[in-house]
Amino acid sequence: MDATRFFSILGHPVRLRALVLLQREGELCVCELTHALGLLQPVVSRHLALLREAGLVDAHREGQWMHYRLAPGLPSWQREVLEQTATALGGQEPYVSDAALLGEMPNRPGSRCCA
Amino acid sequence: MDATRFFSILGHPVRLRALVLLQREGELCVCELTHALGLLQPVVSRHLALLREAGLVDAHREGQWMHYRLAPGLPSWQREVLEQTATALGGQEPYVSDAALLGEMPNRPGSRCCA
DNA sequence: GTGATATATACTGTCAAGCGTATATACGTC
DNA sequence: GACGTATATACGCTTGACAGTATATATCAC
Repeated sequence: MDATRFFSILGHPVRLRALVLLQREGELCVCELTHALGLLQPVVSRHLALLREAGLVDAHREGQWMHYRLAPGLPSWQREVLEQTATALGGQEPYVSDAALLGEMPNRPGSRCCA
Repeated sequence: MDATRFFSILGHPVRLRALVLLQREGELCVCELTHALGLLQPVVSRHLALLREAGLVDAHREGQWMHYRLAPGLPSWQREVLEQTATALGGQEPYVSDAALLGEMPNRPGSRCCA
C-alpha cells in the first residue's frame, strides 16, 4: 500500500476514530466499535473491511465475534504515525467520548474472559 | 483543522508529493513545483490553494513568483508526521524523481539570489 | 432442524473531489 | 498604455466514496 492510500484511509472520521480506539485498546470486536462510535453496524463493518483489505488491521474470529487489531506487520513509519496521532488526539473530542462509551458498554464480549 | 481533514489532504498524490518536496527544500515557487511534479500549472495551483486554505503551507509573493513553504505554526504532531513521512518516503518513487527533476530544472527563480 | 445474535455484503442514490480547459489577475519591462 | 510571464480561479464534466436499507452468511443454543 502506498503512502497516499494510507493517508486517504486515515482521512475519514470513522476510520480514524476506529484506529485510535484500536491503538488504545489493542483489540476490539465489531460490536464494541459499533457501540463506541455510535454508528450503524454496516457502516462500521464496511470501514473495517476496507482497513482489512488495506492491511492496516488484522481480523480473527472468536466464536461469534470478529476481533480486530492493528496489523503487526505494518511498516514502522506508519505505526509511528498512528501512535503519534493517537497520542495527540487522545485527549480531544470525539476520541475521549469514544473511549468513554466503550468503557461504559455493558456485556462486552471480552477476548480474555469468555472466549 | 481537524485530524481527519489533515489526513485527507495528505491522501492525494499531488499534495503529498508537493509537501514532501517542501519539507526537503524549505521553500519553492509554483513553477518549480509544476516542473518537479510534471503537472499542468492549474493543477498544482489548485492543490496549493487548498493547502494554503487548510493552513498547511504559507505563501508569500516575491516579484512574479509565489513562494510556498510549510506553515511554521503547524501543530507539532502534524509537523512530526510530515517529517517522518518525508524521511520514510524520500528514497522511493516518485519522490526521488521529483527531487531529481527539481535539481535539473533550468532557470530556477531562487529566493536568495535574484529576489 | 429452528431461532437468535454477530457480522458481512449487495444495491441504489447522492454528493463532492478532481481534472482539463479557458480565462482572469498580478507583476515586470518597455 | 501594450506585451510577456507567473499564478489563480471559474466552468463543465466525470468518477468514485459513502450512506441507508435490505439481505446474506456464520456461529451458537436448543
